[in-house]
Amino acid sequence: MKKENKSRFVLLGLLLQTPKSGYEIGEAIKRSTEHFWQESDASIYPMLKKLAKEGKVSATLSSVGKRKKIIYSITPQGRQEFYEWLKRAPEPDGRRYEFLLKFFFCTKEDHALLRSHLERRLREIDAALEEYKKLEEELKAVSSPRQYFWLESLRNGIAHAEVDQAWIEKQLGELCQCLMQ
Amino acid sequence: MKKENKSRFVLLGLLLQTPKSGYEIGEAIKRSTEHFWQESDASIYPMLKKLAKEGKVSATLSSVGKRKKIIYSITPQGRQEFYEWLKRAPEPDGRRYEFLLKFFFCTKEDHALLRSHLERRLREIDAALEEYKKLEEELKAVSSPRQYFWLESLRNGIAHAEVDQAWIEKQLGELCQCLMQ
DNA sequence: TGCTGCATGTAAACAGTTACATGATTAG
DNA sequence: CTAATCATGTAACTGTTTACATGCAGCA
Repeated sequence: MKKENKSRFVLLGLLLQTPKSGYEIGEAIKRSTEHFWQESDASIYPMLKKLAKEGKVSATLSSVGKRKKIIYSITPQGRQEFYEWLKRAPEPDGRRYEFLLKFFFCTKEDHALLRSHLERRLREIDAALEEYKKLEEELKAVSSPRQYFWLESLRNGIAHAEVDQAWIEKQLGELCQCLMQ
Repeated sequence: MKKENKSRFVLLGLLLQTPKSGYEIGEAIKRSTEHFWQESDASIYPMLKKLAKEGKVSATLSSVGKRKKIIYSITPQGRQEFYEWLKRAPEPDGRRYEFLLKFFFCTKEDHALLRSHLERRLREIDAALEEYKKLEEELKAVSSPRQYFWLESLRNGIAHAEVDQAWIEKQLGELCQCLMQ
């Protein structure tokens, strides 16, 4: 079976409730799915055009002052395609986690290197967690039938980040032990 | 900055200790890095050829009986490139987790669908965890200066899987509550 | 004037997967 | 004898990213 392009489903999904421009979709992704699904500009705009050509979304030009936006709305055909995807069993997706790969290839001799990688990563995770917690507070105030699902998928990301945080702290602890020996 | 092909580093890393054939590398990946880094045959063989052309690995023909293998060994230049990579700060890598994406787009009305997705995923995770635990026992018996790092990266994978397990069980619990209301 | 954010896109390059193709060996 | 596993690869296709290109709006 050929690999299908899944970017379309994020776009369709984000258009389910309110029409949006490409830029707004990009912003929405950053605020909501970024921790488990990313899209870049260079995927979003061409995909929206493609979806429009297929009749899955419709485009309307909106101009606020001299500023122009293309607002996309999902069509019934778009909804149908989206729900067909939603019903299908999600495929297990592999992850490629360069940080762990480096860790995997280290030995005790690399401990200076290891420490710096671990510490950097810990700071990144701490920063991400702070963002997530802020987002969580914001989301708690949102009223939508989807609010529960937004919150819980965010909490899944938080839980994963916390696992890494604890794991790294454990590794840093081990590293200290080694130095004292 | 251009995106670099990172497949090479897994191959070089796996050749650090013992020379291997492409097939053996594939097997090693399945037994060790599969949960945080995957490679397919169609990446491994061409990449080994490329590395050989660059002088990062050297190829020797080995025939056990009538069976032929190409055994690759890492060269000093290969080691150098590997350690330069190891020293560089790992880039944060995005993940694309279709399962969560579907969850994110669900509403309470989709609960039948949701239940089947959640239950299927739970079974997949349970199966993966069983594999991981088996691997963990095997690894405990291995004696290598790298054993610690192998074990701990596996445990990172186990911890992540357990987070998803708990998260899904929680969602399934919530789903039951909804049905009773 | 220049910077940041809004807004949309294209071209080129590369990454990565799927499907296909081949053939030997070994265990049942 | 046949299925599974060992073993190596290629071709075609798609996905994805990076870098580039453009221009308006608002503010300091």
